[in-house]
Amino acid sequence: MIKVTLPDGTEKEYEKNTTIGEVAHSINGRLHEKALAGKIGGIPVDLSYPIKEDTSLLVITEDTEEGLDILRHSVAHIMAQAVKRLFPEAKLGIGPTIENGFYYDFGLQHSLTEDDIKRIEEEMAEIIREDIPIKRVELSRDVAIKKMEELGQSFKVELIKDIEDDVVSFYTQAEFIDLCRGPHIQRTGVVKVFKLLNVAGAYWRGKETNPMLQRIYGTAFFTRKELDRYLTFLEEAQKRDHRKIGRELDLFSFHEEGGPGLAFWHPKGARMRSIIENFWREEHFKRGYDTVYSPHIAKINLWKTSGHWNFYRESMYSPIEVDGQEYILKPMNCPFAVLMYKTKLRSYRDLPLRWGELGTVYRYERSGVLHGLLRVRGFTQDDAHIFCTPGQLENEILGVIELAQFMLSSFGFHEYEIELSVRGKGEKEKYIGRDEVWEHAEDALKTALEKKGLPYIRMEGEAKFYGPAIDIKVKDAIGRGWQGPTIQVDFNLPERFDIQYVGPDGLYHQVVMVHRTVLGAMERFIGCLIEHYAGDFPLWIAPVQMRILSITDMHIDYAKKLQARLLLKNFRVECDTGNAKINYKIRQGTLEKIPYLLIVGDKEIQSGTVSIRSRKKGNEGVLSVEDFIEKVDSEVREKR
RNA sequence: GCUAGCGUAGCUCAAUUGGCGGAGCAGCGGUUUUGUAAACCGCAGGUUGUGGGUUCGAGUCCCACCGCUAGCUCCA
Repeated sequence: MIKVTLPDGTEKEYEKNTTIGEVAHSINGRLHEKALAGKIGGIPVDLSYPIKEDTSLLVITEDTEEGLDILRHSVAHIMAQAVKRLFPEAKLGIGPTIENGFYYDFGLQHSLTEDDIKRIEEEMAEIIREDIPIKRVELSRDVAIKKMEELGQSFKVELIKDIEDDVVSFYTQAEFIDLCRGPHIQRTGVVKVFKLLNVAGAYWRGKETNPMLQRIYGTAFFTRKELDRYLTFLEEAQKRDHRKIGRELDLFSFHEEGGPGLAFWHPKGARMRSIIENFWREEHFKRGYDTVYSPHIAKINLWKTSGHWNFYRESMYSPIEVDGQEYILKPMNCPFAVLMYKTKLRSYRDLPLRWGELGTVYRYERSGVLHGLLRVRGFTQDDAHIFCTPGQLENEILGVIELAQFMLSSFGFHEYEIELSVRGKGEKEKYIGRDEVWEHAEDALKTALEKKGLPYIRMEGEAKFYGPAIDIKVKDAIGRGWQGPTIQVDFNLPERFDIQYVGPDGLYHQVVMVHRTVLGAMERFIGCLIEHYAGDFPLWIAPVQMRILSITDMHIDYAKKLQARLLLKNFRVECDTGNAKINYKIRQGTLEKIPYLLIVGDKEIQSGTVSIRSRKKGNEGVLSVEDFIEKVDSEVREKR
């Protein structure tokens, strides 16, 4: 007999080799019905796993993340089986689960079409109908390699060769076999709802030099309702697409004639941007920052000294020749800040210096990665460079974290994930600087995060070439993640440019530099903001805050006077005095997502009021002009 | 950059199989003077992304380039 300890602490005795499925059944029927797999001593295994010794057991059920993951993984296998049935020559790559679904990569000459995807879905449905048992098979490495070679599965051979264990596991379902750690559902018939979403190319093992495979993305859920909810989410995301809203609200455009990745800000977009920039400046001044401006180009030698020419060249625009000198469009602002720092001898009493800069940089991004405002070639970073002593470093990082949090919450972002991006192992050639310098920088970032009690994930190989960073990923209104603030400690640039301060001891010391953004870049941030609010901006950001709608030509004069009065109060207010019915004007204003529509006719003129229709609540009735001003004033102040 | 797909009026979309490029909205001109999500009539709008080719004939087929989209890789 063996002893099994359940999560609630109860212990039960079973015959040796009792399976997890049998244990679940013995506990109760419902658990058995919902059981998909188990965890023995924390390691996930199949329901058919025979328990051999005393252990702890957790039964993984349908209504858990882990359960969903197992289901999706099995659906990925079913998809691969379907693909093999329709295209026997297909070579299998990898087929993992991802957030919201799964994918599987296939090496296949024929390029998959929409029709193929439909056929694959049908075949998957057939496999599910066949209710095929899914079985685990363990083979020795050598046998496994031989078997995959026989089947012509060269990618699998490569994978097995990288596995260090002597025994590797496979899962079979009828004629199909696949290398897999497991666990899986017991029968294909367990799958209820799934959907294939799209096909795209993907390099084998993510390396550009490897052959490109075809990746099919799909998703699966336990109920139709959950799938529908997910599909609705995808539609919602599409409705929020900032490229679409940006055009509809006349915020910005891109031009084939201008060049890819170069944004043109229309008056309304520019207005929004300047509101955000002004707010940004004010908040920085309050926190002891100054602002600076620097040129857009500089001689190539500056970029050689800074290290960009060696480590960042593939992202830089080619040199421009002027008077026999080569100039580079700046991809970063930092060397300019350094030059300004060097204009005089700095004392420790001057530090820290916090220099903010809304600096426009140009980076050569590969054509395939450009995406609306979110990924462009010319963009304005809300940059700042902090020059401080090593002793001040931690405090400065803390200050930046707090500023970043304040900024994000001001724009309605309340959830985020923090990453500590450090050097990758074994690729030192990608990074500048000595090991101890890197370690020192990493320590400073780590300590600051720990002092703030902020949880973070360590990301190997995600650091910039000049130093480690804290990267903050914000979550928007519908739960999607976006690259937000970043804080980078840099001991290298100070060393390369030899920038110093005079300490209390009268000696020269090397200054420490922090690069940081709290929004990221104006382009990306506003793109993100559009999707976050779906274009329904809070009053303080809305490019047009209110529009006055006259009922007939008789009311134009009052409307114009009202507009002038509101303009004097610094509101962004338009007038619609066109020859159209009020319903039409309301519809227009609503579609343009204007927060307040002010309707004026005979009644309002007589009483000196406005009739208010808000985007949030609809018809709000009539207010005196004074009360309306008070109302919107407080709304702006409170950033509601 | 790579794989796949797409490119018709400002926007959204039509155009048998290769056979005279249309509509709605927006715009402009009129009529109408209107009370909380679309009044009516008319006008104008295009070398079908660009350049080649095949064909009696190309929006449609082929090639190259430009741009866009979904991913891969990369990133603020």
